[in-house]
Amino acid sequence: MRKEPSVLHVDLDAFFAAVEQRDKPSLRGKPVVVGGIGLRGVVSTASYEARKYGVRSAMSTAEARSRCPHAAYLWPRFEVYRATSQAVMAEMRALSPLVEPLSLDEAFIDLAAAGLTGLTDDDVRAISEDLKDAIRTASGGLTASVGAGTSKLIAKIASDLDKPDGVVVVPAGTEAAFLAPMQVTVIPGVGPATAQRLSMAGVRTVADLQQLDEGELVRQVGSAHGTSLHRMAIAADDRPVVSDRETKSVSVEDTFEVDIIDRALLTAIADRMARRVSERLQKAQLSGRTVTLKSRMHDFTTHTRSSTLAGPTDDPRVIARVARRLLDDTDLAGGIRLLGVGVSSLADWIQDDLFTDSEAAEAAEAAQDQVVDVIELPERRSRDQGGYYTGQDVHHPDHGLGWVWGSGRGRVTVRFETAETPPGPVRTFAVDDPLLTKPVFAAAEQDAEAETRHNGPNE
DNA sequence: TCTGGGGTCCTAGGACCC
DNA sequence: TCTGGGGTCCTAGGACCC
Repeated sequence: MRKEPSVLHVDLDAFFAAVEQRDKPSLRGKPVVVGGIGLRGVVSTASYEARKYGVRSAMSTAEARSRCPHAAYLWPRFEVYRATSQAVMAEMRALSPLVEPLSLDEAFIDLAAAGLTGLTDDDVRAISEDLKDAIRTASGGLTASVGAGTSKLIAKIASDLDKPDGVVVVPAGTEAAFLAPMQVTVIPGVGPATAQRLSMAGVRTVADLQQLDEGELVRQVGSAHGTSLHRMAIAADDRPVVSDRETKSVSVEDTFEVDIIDRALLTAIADRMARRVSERLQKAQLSGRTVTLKSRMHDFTTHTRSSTLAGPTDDPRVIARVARRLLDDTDLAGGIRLLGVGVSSLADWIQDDLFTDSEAAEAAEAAQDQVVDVIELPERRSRDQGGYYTGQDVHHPDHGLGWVWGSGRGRVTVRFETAETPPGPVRTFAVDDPLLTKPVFAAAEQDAEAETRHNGPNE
């Protein structure tokens, strides 16, 4: 546990709405609601003027309109928010190299990582005020609220206590007392379902939670959640601020204005979604093995179907093919209000987690950027036939027989099988093929039958 | 007046392997 | 002929967050 409140949580106030008011002076001082403004939309952000009428995030836009008919209702402009967010995050990084963004409008900052030590509470307050000024200047006038504490938990809760435009510093040593009188729902991760279960055990405040036996807690809410809640209740939070979190999945989904039953239409929509997912994967230089189709029925029940390929893909045709097959297994009776396509089990284009052996993984890593020499490839197939080269046998005069494991970016990666070290060594070769300008994957192209087969460890 | 879109993490059961 | 425990992977669903 830290001895100083050196974790900051910064939260931009009513971010989307504030950006709209910044860019459209006529909206300043007036209720603004940003979100889905169609028939089935919900509110993303309400300006403080709109909140006076009871408009809240996640409320249906229909309800918001009835509460505040004279507000301005706007679609979000994510590109603008992203640009503003980047400018704000840059100010934070100027303060400390260790910044963990949670979303476009929120981040943790670790002051200790900036070498700021021996800080008094007043020092932290002054740093926070300076940061708010810098954010206001960099963003064209936006305000932020800052919480500071000895952990993420405390900083996060603190930033919410004096919104908008506030600073709350929780002195070291006062954390448990600070939390005690609050409702359990202030703890991030305690939503309606958990709150309900806790209330059945007589727990409503953090003080109640502090009294509860850990075993009892685990019985009520499960192992992982119970253990972490038990620690959070007494402010024993040592989670580090982490700047680079890996993306775990990429997905696209859409709620329709009216439910759709037409299978051909849904297939066309799934295809388009597969292309959008693929574009975003390629832009992020990612690819993944698991394709998931999400469908929300007319009665709001939600189903997911997924299929895992033998290796990663970012190919829109492969993603679309799998999504279509999953859609074929879906009962459309009654209609569908939402369809989504996602890809998970992500990897870099040459992934090393296919290897169970760390030495082989290192070899693959090294091979990735070290082109050994040129190899003679078999004839290029049509990609629709299962990939240009992947899976085909090749022979190299020095290394013997191998098979093409992946190709792209002017290179192919070949896995050579040897008796003593399965999986065999991986080597990368330069190839002269203008079509290999972007990642293509072995398993991306396998038949449906092979998709769900998985390889357990051999020993 | 019904309930977005982008994610993360957890659980539980079954398959499969040693 | 009957009985296993441990581990990993995959699938489906649910809670939660902004």
